[in-house]
Amino acid sequence: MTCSKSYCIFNISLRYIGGANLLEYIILGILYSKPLTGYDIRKDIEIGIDMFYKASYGSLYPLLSKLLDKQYVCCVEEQHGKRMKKIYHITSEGKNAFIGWLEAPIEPGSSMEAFMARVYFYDKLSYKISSIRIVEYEKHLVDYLNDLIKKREQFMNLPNQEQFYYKLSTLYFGICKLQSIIMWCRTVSGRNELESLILPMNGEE
Amino acid sequence: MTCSKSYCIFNISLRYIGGANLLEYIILGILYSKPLTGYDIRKDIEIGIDMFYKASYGSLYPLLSKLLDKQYVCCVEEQHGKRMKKIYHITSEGKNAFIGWLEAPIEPGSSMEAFMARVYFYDKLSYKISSIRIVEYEKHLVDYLNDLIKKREQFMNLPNQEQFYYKLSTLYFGICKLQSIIMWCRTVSGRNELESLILPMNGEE
DNA sequence: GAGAGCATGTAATCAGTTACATGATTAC
DNA sequence: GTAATCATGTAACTGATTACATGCTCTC
Repeated sequence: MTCSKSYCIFNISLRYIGGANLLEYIILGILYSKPLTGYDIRKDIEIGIDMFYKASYGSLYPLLSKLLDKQYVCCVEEQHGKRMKKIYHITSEGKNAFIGWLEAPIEPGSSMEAFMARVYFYDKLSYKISSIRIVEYEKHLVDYLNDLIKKREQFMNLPNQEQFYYKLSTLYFGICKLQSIIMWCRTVSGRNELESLILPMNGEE
Repeated sequence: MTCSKSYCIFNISLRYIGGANLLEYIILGILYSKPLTGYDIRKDIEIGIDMFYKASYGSLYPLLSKLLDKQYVCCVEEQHGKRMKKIYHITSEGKNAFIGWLEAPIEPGSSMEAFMARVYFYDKLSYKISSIRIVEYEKHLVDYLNDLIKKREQFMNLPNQEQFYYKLSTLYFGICKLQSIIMWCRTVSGRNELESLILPMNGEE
């Protein structure tokens, strides 16, 4: 019991030091290009990375306060008629924190969505580092793909496959998705023509 | 204020009626095949659908209690040496609830992971309904893909594309992923050979 | 006898959504 | 004038993780 309490304190301090979540960096990344209101930050997120990250006001505004506390952003209040707008600006500390995060290797366990949220800002990085990071991530994906392929082989040795067609199909889903993302990594890490990624498909219009 | 309170009550009652989350159905689906302990349910989830659903004991055990309350499962305690095992069995009410969920159309806004968690259990459904549900889901994906393709066209009209190569690449990521999943849907809804989904790739061994 | 894995759970915390609450501005 | 959108937030709740807490059983 005494032990658990001290562990707990240790955790809190760890979180306090390292503690910043994905959305914090996304906010910093968006403010890096231009100062915006909370409302506009949300719109930018919606337009740009809605596909792999959703931000509601309920999570956005409290995080803006947190970033103010950390002095990663500062806030300038502007009068627009009767309405007051709070324009958030990134500080130099905020820029450093953001670039530090952006340059860092991707944590092995992170999701494709977290990876893509980072890639979204890679135009702010050198080609060299961006490519290294994407190639690193590709390696994770290839390892994962090989695991799934092994798993599939185990499945294929079983009898009565028609009885678990759909179970097996979800495994193929994973393989499909991984393969297409690996192709994406190979194209993007070499900064090749993106158009080549598009498959010829009928029926999408 | 008075209004908000009544809304709140309304919400609670709504949730009470409809309230079951994905993991509850996954547990029911797993118990549908065989009775298991909480520990073994987790292992089954890990082996089968870890790819798109993670379940920790912290979420699993409280849900098992909830399912007991609802009488969707019952629990038989067995003595194994000095250790007591709690074997959970699905009840007929539980089976009905599970099949009802499994047969239902997929909610338009649901993620691919939620969709796949359902497909994982489609072997318990007729071929006809399974196919209809997958084709329905494919339509959502095609709509979404068309939105992204439109977005890409807007992007392509902008000058200085090399300045936002990575921003654009995340859009291509979405397109790639959607295309591969649409292919998957077309194969699986027709119950075609899954092997055809695998792309010829070098470097995965 | 030590360590991996079996087995069951709770408490604290976290990250995020939804509903609530308010009111100004713009376009029709 | 009214509906959509701009704009800022808070409170309650949800769904889930992680750490804590405990102790058995099997394998080496």
